[in-house]
Amino acid sequence: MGAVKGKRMPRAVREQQMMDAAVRVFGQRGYRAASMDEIAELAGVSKPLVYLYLNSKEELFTACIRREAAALVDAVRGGVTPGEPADRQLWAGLRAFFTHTAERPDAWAVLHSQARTHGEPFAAEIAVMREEIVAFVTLLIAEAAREAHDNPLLPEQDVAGLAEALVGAAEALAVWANAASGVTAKEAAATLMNFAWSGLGNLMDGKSWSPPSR
Amino acid sequence: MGAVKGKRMPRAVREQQMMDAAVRVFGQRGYRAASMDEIAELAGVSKPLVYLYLNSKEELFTACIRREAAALVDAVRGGVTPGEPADRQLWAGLRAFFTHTAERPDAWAVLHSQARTHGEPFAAEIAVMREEIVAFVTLLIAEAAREAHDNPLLPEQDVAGLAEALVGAAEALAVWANAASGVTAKEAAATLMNFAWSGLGNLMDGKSWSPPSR
Amino acid sequence: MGAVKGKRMPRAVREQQMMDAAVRVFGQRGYRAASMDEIAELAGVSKPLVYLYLNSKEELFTACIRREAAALVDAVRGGVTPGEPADRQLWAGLRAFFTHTAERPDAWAVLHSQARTHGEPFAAEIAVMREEIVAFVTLLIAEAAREAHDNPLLPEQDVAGLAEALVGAAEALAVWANAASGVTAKEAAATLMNFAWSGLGNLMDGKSWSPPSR
Amino acid sequence: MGAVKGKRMPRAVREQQMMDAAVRVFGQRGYRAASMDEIAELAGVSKPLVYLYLNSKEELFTACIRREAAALVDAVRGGVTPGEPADRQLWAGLRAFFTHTAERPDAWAVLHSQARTHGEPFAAEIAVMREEIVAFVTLLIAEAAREAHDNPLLPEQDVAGLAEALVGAAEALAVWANAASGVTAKEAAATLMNFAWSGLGNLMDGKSWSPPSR
DNA sequence: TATGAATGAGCCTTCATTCAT
DNA sequence: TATGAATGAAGGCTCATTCAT
Repeated sequence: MGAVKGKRMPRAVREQQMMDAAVRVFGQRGYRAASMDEIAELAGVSKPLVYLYLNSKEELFTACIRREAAALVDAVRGGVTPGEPADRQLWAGLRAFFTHTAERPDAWAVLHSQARTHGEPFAAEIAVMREEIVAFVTLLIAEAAREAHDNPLLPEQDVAGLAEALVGAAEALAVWANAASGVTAKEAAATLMNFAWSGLGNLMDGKSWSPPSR
Repeated sequence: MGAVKGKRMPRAVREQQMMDAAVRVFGQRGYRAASMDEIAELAGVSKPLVYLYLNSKEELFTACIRREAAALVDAVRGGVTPGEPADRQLWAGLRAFFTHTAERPDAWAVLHSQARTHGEPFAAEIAVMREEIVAFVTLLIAEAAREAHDNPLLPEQDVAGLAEALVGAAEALAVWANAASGVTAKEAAATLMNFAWSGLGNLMDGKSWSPPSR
Repeated sequence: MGAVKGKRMPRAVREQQMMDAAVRVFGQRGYRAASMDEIAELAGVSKPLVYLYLNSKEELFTACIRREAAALVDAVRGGVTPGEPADRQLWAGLRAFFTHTAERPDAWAVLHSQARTHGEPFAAEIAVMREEIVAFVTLLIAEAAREAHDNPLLPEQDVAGLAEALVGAAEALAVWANAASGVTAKEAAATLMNFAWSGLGNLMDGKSWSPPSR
Repeated sequence: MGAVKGKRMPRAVREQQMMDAAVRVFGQRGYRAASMDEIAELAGVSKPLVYLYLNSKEELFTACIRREAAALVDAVRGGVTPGEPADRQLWAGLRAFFTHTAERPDAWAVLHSQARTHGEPFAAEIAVMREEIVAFVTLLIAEAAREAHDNPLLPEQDVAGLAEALVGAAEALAVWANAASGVTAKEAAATLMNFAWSGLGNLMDGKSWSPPSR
């Protein structure tokens, strides 16, 4: 997959090849354990060329994060049809999410595992993407509330927590599905929809769970 | 906190000091970026002593993982009163979990972020702990089903997915609460209980969400 | 001797420079006491380059052993004219041997002293070279026996011991000549020829020394 | 063999135990690769005690060399009956030598291999012992010359070389016999006597080998 | 556009050696 | 007599990064 190793290709193409290699190595070895040597070799390029195009390990990693974050967000957005009922939108988004992460496990490892565990420059990139997704989910929850009732019953702070929990659960399921093969993207999405939507439905009807008095 | 840095302490004490330092450095820097020099210095000890007692960076990391995994599991188990209704057990367990992770953020980083992203020797350790917790949650869900009805309605495979999602959501909320200070352990637990329990309740009543036909 | 220290030389050249330095340091300090730092410095190169080309201390040492063993065997073989009478061949071989060891004392130290005292990976290399030489000498002794009589009088096992003793004596004399300067290669060779050849001659005439009955 | 590990033994005994252990470890691992830790453990003693008695690794090694050198010289001297004919003395000395080196391979490795390859402090010790033995052999050769003729025919310098060669051959045979088990001390001694004595006898009769004119 | 040659810096690990009891 | 606790110093090895072509 990808262009042949041959020489003299336009910069844009070479850069993609390098980032493909980098995502693979970063995803499998981790940021620190990945070596520029291995990345260059896997890209079929000499090391100085990697530096010429991507400047440094840090920038290369950042570039990978950005590219894969954008790809993931695009996949999710692309799977959703705006205007549909909120539950169908969520369902479609989750399916797109699980499908994408299953298709690109190294990219998912980079985004979910590596970028978040290696300090500020990278964690911030992920935070941006995650906030985008959380915001999207928050919107859907709010819209669902609007669909069910005239006025949303849920205070904003609660919605934020719920969205966070939903996204977290989705992430965990993506890891789980990737590891324990046997669970398809569709099944994972269904499990989560069942879990979340029914619960949310109850919440929006005002049937919230109350902690014991003591 | 902890004994004075002074010299000549019994081995067992020194080992704990070293592991305290190691958890902090591993948690903040990550496994690869952490240097034995920094750990030794933070422990108030020379590097050779660290090697004398803990043998290698890898073994030191493993020792940290094991100690903190045991501490976390103990905290959760200790917070739960067996025999109580399943929802109260879950509530108590979640509160203990969020309290513990908030009190020891570096330990939580080690367990959740670092150990899982640095290859087999360590990921396996975490898998063991995680399975223990997932099994516990699975039991609670099954018990809840039993409490609500005479026969559990949920097939085993589904329960596994639900437990996985619940644990994943809890982990994500722990990170979220740790980062965005302002959310207490109690609030996080309440959010998750609301989210999960209501949804689960619906499921057990057979009101599951169904994907659109196409 | 050797190319200028200057920078940017082709790999093959640099490798030889490094091995020159390594032979010197290994020969003078011993395998364990030699430091890669010193070798690199003596070679006029940074340490990483040594590792880039020679991989490890062990492989570097092995490479030195192989190069110098080949050089020594070549020198001895090159000094001998096949087809000549056995005694002249032995004489020529010994002269070449003593000349070579005197010219390259560090190489001789590596082969004779260091490689044999530092465990299996290296001792095996030397064993190969030594067997080659012992075999050569064994052939000469057998040929001498054939020249002197129609049938060789010496049983094979004895010849092996004799060759071993002759080679051992030569090795000791090489060390002795290297240390107590004042003995030339020619003198050493003459001493040994006198010592050995006369004895061998007698043996082949059947005049062997017999141990006392008790 | 040797006293039980038990505590509180007189210094002299402990010292011997330590040196026993040291000879074994030095002989098998080499001077540099041997660790004081391993020696102390093998001696059944704590490391500080080794330092209390033997002061340093260097002094410990030197003490081992001296003890084993004395033991070897004593063994050879003890095997020889002064006043007997020179050939019987040499024969007896060689048998004692090969027997001793076969019985104590680690000690022989220390003397022959390790001490001579690790720099001045140690090589000097060996030189002393070796000179003693070479001198003894030199005497025997001279005496043999006296027995055979009224006046020695051999110039001193030649005798020195011959003795050196003889000792060197003996050393090589000792290594050979130790490695290739199957050769007894008696056989090794006989091989060497045959080889050497006949040659020496010829030499003393004036029948020396002459190098070709060119 | 592309690369062979080269290095400063740092890290894991080990070892001989000593202190305090 | 004997040892548990502790360290300064150094060595092997790797890595991100650059120079010169």
